[in-house]
Amino acid sequence: MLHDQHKDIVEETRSQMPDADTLFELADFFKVFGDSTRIRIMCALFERELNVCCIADIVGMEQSTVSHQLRVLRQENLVKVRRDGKQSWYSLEDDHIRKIFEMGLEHILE
Amino acid sequence: MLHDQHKDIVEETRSQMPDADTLFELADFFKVFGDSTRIRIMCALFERELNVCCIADIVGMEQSTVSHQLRVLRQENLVKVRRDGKQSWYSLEDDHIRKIFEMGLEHILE
DNA sequence: CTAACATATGAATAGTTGTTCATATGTTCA
DNA sequence: TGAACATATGAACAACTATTCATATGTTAG
Repeated sequence: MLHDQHKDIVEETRSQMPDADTLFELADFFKVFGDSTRIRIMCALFERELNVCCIADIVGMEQSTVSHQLRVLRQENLVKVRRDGKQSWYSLEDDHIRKIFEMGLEHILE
Repeated sequence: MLHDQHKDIVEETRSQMPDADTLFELADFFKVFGDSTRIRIMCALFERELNVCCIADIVGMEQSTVSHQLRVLRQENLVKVRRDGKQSWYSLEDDHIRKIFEMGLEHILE
């Protein structure tokens, strides 16, 4: 049970938090980083633009698996795609990803 | 099917990636950020140290739900806990969290 | 010691997610 | 046009996860 003396702590904390919708969006965004296949795909794309075949080979998964996951990455605006003939070439959309990656690595390597 | 001309792209990319274990760990780390309840808990803790009751009240969930999620946050070294009498006071463990949060917010607000 | 309270934990369940197979769509070249 | 290839997508399934209820553990005050 919440103590009376803590009610203002709760109120003040609540007032300083971003609104719930933003935090739901944020969780959905980070969810994308929470899968090792997607992490490895992003990591591969740090180096260079790659097509779906190459990515599948690098991460060692089915082409369809990679396509599904690339769709997830596209939906969160993490990658962009360029069509060249039969092939689709994927690359990273922005630099936040790199920084978030680095922060994460720093944390786990401590 | 992987083209011969792409085989060296694949090899070079692979050689520049962190090893698979690290990337699995990284995914597990980010997984923690991928849930809105945990995100809201962390967000609340940005402001100040809080006990379990206060957190439950702020995020509007059962005390046991919050306890379970705090355990997840503890296991990934994202929060620390201090016992004072009957109450457990939680706070954030380090500053990477704040930066990762900010990067994420910047991304979704674009 | 016991009652009352704060937190933690186990088991059960509903909902979500990642992968695969099969197949559709889109593209090139003969 | 049609065969061959690259990618995308839908359906099905297995594995995982978040939440809740019930209860155990730990702590204080009387």
